[in-house]
Parts: sequence; structure tokens; C-alpha cells
Amino acid sequence: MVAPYRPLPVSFYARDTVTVARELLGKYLVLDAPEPRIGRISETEAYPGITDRASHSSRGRTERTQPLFGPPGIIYVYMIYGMYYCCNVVTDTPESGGAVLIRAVEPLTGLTGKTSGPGLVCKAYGIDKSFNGQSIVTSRLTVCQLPDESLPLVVALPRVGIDYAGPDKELLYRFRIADPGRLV
DNA sequence: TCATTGATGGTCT
DNA sequence: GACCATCAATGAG
Repeated sequence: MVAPYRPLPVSFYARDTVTVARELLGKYLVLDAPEPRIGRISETEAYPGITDRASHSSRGRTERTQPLFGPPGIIYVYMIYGMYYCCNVVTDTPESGGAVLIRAVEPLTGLTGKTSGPGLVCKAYGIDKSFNGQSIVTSRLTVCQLPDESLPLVVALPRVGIDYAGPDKELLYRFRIADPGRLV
């Protein structure tokens, strides 16, 4: 573990997916390594599960979506467009199939290149499919908070790149830390 | 500044 | 064979 960062407990993830997505903002994504990589989570998306057509788990249980139907606090990594990985954390109950996508972090320590966008977050942390199915609480990759944490101001927006999801694409399930220098 | 497009491969039908 | 929870480079305005 990287002092003074403390991993959030499994109970944090064992709650409603939208709540977890909101509360992940301002927390820290920490890769424990000889040279730790640390960033502050600034954008997430909630994929509540089988009742949401944008969630991978709504298409049913397959080999790829298996982790989504496991216990909360599991890392779900998949490849998209043949070139990028996306990093999710499984939430709620195993039956829900819910998860939260980590879309962007603000780099703090040991991160090179841009980190705004799910593909870039994975690239900057070196996250690949070997992280799939691991624990976000006990593996090298954790989400942490500091002892003196304060809650950031949050903006809700529609999710990105899910035109196929029908009415569910309108849901305000994307969350971002409010940036005083930007309107949206 | 904004819209368009090419790169690229796993997953599902 | 179609579809993708994306990004960077390009070119027009």
C-alpha cells in the first residue's frame, strides 16, 4: 500500500451503482509499484446492469461479462475498438450486473501522457486484461482516499458512445467533478 | 474550434 | 460479418 492512501473497503462498492459512480469522484486511483502511479478520479460512468441497455451485462452472461456477475469490488477490463482497454469496477450485488467505468483522472504522481478518456487512463496505468477479475481492494491497483477527504462538486451528463442503447442513452449516468473553468 | 475519418481486434450473431 | 463504453490526426471555417 502507498501511504497515506487507504484502499476503500468492499462495502463501498456493495451499494447502488449510481451512488458508487458519484462517490468515486475525488478518490484516488493508485497503482502500487516501485514508482507508484496516482491520479484523482475526475470522471466516471454508471452502468447499473441487466435492466440498462447500455450495460454489457444486459446482453446476458457470457465469458467476457462474467466478472460483472461476480462480487462487488472486482476489476472488469475489456478491449474496445481493437486498440484500447477500459477499466471498470464491479458494484452492487452479483445479480445486478452493475459496474462503474473510470473515464478520467487528474494525474498526481508517476503518470505520463494524457489521462482524460478511458483508453488513456488504462494506457497511463498500464492496465490490460491481466487486471481483469482482480480485486480493486487487495490487488496492485486500488481506489483509495486520504484521511482528510472532502466531497467535490459533481456534474451529471449523458453517457458517451452508446447510441445503440435506445431510451437509456438519455440517462444522466456520467459524472464529472465540476470544473469552474468550463461550462459543461 | 469543430467535424470527419482511419487505425485496429475481440465479441457476438 | 457487424458492431463497438476510443483516440489522434486532419482539414475546413
